[in-house]
Amino acid sequence: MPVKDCKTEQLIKETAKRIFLTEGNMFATTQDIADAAGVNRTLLHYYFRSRDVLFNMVFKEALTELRERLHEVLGSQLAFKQKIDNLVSVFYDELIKFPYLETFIALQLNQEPAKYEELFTGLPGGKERLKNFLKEIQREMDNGHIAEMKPINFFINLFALMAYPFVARPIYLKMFDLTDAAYNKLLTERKKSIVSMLFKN
Amino acid sequence: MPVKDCKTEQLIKETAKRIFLTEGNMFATTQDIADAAGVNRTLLHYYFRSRDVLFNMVFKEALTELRERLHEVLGSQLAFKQKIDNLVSVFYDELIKFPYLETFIALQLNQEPAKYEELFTGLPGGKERLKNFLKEIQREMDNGHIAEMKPINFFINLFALMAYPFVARPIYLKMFDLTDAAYNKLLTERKKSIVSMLFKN
Amino acid sequence: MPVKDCKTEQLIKETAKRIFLTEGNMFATTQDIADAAGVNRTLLHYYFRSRDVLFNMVFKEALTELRERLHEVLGSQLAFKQKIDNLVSVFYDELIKFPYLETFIALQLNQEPAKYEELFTGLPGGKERLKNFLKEIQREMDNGHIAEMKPINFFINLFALMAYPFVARPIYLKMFDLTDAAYNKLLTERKKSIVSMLFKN
Amino acid sequence: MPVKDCKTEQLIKETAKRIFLTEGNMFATTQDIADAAGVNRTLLHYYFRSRDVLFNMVFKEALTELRERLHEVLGSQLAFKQKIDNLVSVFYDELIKFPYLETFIALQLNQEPAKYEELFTGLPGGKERLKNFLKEIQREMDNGHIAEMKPINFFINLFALMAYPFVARPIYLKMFDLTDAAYNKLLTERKKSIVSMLFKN
DNA sequence: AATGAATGAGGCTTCATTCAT
DNA sequence: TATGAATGAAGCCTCATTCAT
Repeated sequence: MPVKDCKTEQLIKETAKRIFLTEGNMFATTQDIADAAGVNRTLLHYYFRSRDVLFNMVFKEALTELRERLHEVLGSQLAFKQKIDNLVSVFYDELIKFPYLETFIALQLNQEPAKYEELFTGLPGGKERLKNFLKEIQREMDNGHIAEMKPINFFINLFALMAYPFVARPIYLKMFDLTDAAYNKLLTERKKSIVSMLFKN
Repeated sequence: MPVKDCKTEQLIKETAKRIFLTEGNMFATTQDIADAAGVNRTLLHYYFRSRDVLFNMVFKEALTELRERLHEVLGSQLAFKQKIDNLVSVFYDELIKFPYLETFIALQLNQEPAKYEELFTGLPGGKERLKNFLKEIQREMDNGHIAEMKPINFFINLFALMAYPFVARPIYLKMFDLTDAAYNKLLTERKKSIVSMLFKN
Repeated sequence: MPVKDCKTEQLIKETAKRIFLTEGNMFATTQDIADAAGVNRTLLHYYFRSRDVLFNMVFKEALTELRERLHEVLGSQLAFKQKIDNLVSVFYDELIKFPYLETFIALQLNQEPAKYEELFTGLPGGKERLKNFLKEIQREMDNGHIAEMKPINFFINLFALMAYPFVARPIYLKMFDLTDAAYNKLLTERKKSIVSMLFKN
Repeated sequence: MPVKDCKTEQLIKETAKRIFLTEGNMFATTQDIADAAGVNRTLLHYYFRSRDVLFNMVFKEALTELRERLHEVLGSQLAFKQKIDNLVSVFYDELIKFPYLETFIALQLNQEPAKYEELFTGLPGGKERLKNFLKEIQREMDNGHIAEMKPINFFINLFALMAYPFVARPIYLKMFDLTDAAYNKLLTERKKSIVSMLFKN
């Protein structure tokens, strides 16, 4: 019985996103996804042709969404500190949705570099905006607002502090015997402290 | 690669470690591993019974090694700052060998929690030592050496700053058009700055 | 291609005939046929219930048409040689339309004999007319117009000389580096020589 | 239980040859072939990697064998008539083994021309030998031994008379209500008459 | 009459694993 | 210890077909 009108395609895609990027289940089969979405497995091929296509589409969309939201912040006219603050907020939103996005990209890039070429070259004006942001970082160092280091390292620190706790969540849950709720509380507290970590005093 | 020669069993295990934990190829088949080791695929089962056993053994060994080295540092009588310094050095050594160790654990924990139970419970006196370290962190905060935050967050920050750049290496290579050598240089520079990030002025 | 316009049913059937019997594409899917006809795949089932029904209908129609035209010639009051001459002409006409008709029947008969039963039993007066023709052949041999052999062999020779060059066309195109046009010219020339092959001097 | 020592590969190939080329079952699945050979389906992939590879290997081998045997005759120093006589014998031997060889090639050439390229270009000195044979035919015409026509048409006639009755066997069995034995007898008689068909008186 | 969505059957292939030597 | 052969499970995908509109 067709239940979802014309939204089955969306349903499958969203389910795949959840399984791949939220739950981090790289090995999910087409059957797993179909079951989770409550649809016939064949429909997955009907709409997306192959698991591979779906897999990549899901990545591409999530990455594009993340990139666009981040670039919006980077391109804004806010003061640097405020910009970072917004960046953290935006990144948190996305990481809650897709904590495994970066991990997967990293894993896949090692294995099939060619396939992910476009994900990095395809952004119009992306490299430029990135360069501008690095310059902005340099300026802040020159002004003494942030510690001296290579701007790229500041950039990496920023994303490390934001992304890593999401990726490593299951480990720390075990390691410190935390509930999901408790860990979420921790993450919220971190949100504020990340900025203070990055800026002097 | 220096491999304990003459022992096929060792050879297979080391090869599997390299493929899984260094190259991050989660999908490597027994054939892939056997080929990379230059041995017959069947030998893998002869020595390790199944892919799964090998897979877990590799994790367990790598994690145990890492844990022991870290605990050695944590349990030492050094001053806190010096301890952190040593920790970074030790962790860097391990991450160079197995950059994907944590990532894989995180990925696997979501999918087969039961299987990784022992990796966290099996450490004698582990939890205790961890608690002591968290207390030590708290003390440093009380002394005003490091910024106020939950000790766990300091702990997570520490590992985020160390681990993330290794895992995300392929992404940043692409994003900033860096060579492997240039990225390695960056990582070395980070090593020093991590400590200064964590401590006040 | 002249197709009975406005009737989708006709269009599908004609397209199927072309694909199966003219182009010899046994493996054509319902999608292939629908695409070639420019209609929705489902219509194929709407009109013909199943691929199988369409497949057989196409055969039956083509075979019936061929049979009727041949029987008309066989049953005519012409002199034997003239009859053969007409037969060749008629058969050529049909082979140009459906070069793979006989090949397919032969292939299918091995695989699903039951299904093609009716194609051979369903011709009213067919066996009789065939027998009469064989007798006519015998008479011609007795009169010394054609070489002595079993009448059936004469019959088979006749059809071999006519049909084989159509079926094997792709092979000879390759083998002798011929264009389609050149091969067609060859076939036209053969038309005349077939009769002279079959009759004495 | 492994029954056939190291000959399983051969067994599978021979079975596939029989099914494809002797029985003319183009649609045979890997399961059909494995069942007929009495082996596990997976072995087919173990030895041949894919159905496609097996399919093509079978064709290539059969065609190569046929070609080599025919070329041997064509290149012999026998008198023309004797040569044709031998050719018929050799071709009969092969057609009894693989009656559908030519039919399949013809069918496949329409659908995947590229794949069969090598089957025609790969024969060393093939084209030349063919040309020489055509010249030989021309000479025989000039000498008045055979009827005047394009040499290629003589060539095609020869193969039509030989090959067609094998391909169309199932049709004529039905059409003339013949047993297999009776049809075989017919074919044997044809063997002699083919030569007399091709030569003047 | 026509169409997009949905489904079940079945094919090909890969993989981990076991057997026999 | 080592290896080629064999096997079962399971995955992906395509296809014919049906449903609902």
